[in-house]
Amino acid sequence: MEPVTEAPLRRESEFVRLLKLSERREPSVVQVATWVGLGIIEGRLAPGEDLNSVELAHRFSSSRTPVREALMLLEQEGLVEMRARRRPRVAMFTARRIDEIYFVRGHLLSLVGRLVVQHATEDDLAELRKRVAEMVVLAKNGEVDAYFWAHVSLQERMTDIAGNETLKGILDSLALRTMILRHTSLAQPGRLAASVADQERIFEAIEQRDGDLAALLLARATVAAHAAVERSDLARDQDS
Amino acid sequence: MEPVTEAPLRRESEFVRLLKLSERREPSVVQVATWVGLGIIEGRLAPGEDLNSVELAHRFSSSRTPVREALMLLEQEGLVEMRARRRPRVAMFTARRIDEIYFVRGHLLSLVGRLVVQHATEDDLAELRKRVAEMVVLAKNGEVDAYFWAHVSLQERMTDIAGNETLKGILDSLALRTMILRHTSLAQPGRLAASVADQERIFEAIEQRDGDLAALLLARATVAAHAAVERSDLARDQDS
DNA sequence: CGCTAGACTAGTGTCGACACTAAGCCGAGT
DNA sequence: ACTCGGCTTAGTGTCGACACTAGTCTAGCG
Repeated sequence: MEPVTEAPLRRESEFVRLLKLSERREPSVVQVATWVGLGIIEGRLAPGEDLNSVELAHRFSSSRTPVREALMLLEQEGLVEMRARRRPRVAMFTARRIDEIYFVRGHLLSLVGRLVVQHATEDDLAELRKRVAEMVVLAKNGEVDAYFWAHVSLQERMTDIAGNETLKGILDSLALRTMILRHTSLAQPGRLAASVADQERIFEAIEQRDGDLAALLLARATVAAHAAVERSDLARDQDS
Repeated sequence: MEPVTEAPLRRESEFVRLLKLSERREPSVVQVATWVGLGIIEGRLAPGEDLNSVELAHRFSSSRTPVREALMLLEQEGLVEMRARRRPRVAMFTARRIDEIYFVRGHLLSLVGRLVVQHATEDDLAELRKRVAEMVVLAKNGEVDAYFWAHVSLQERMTDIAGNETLKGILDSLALRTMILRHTSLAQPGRLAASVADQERIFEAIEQRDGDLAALLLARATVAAHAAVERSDLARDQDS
């Protein structure tokens, strides 16, 4: 059905990592969860849309059991809403919920900044430098999609360096929730340039081992991302 | 089988709230998840113990489907470990993981403290005062179990007042992970008195609308709880 | 006597069928 | 014409059966 190119593979592997279903689940469950989850993030599946489990089962020529399991996973990550005996739906984000997520995310990213400054080795710094440099190129070329996933990957790497698995898990979960929003907000004029400038400044602070500054910049960058999301249409449309 | 008294009902309803399965799930799933989850928290089910799904299904005279679903819910909360094609087990907590959880929890509780100071109405304060007073009595009488659940309930109420559903969800999840530890650490001599003293001081700070102090005290109380856990046997036993 | 390889068993993941319910539909009554 | 109530049906939650696999036990070999 869909052409299998390089980019989708990158997206998929990143998504699978975020959902932490790499090791644990059966292939069929992973397949369904990835298709539905990426569909939601990329807007192919609209918020509030029904997710008919028999239809999904048919699409992946499996039974409803693994489909159900996949939907439950996505529900835990806040991408799907399931109520007993009712049809599962793609989650709707209220403006209030979005505010909440960014608020918590900002504070936790600050924490990550401090931890990264404490724990990063020289090799870690070199890798981060390389990644930021790549993102600069992507931003200059206006490759929104590639930049988006590079950004996701960068934050994953930073949480790794921070060395707190629990913290990483929470941020991954919040990241999934915000992805649907970030994806569109990055497309705003000037947003890409502003984002990459933030990333460069954050990296510099980390490089100079200035934990307070890194924390501050990360919090500010989160605020900026939040503002961009609020400006985008998506937040308004679903505010109900 | 088990005598249905007042106390178990309190525990169960609190646990159901924390797992957020009140509205969403079928009764059978809720029943299994509650029994297994509380079993883990109370130590009836030991860490590392196998959770045979057919046996559980038989025990609740249901099929394996709802049991599986319940176990998946508990897995998401970190109480159960499931690996593909392997038997589900009661989760094992490493010392490192415990450190991580308390680290994040401390920071987020600080955040809650600040938010509570900002948002609490006079009625909210009155209710908190009442709850703390009740906890003082329970602590004096050495009723560890009742105190424990009152504490859980108090923090639930505070996160409600803080008014950030996302933050509350994260803290609930962390609370579930730490419950198995807190439950035993509270039984240490002097720990109950220390804990209730912390709660009183925290409430006073909130009452005086001193957000910084409330945040500081909450962070400190978390550190104290963490230290108590480290002193308890459980943390050592599972350090592998 | 210890070790490896191969059968066995216990237990998982999946499937298709079934009962039951929520929500849409149609018709009757006001 | 509009509302309310029963009927229909699409779709969920559950079940028991089945295929397959991980872990175990045994027997043969070194």
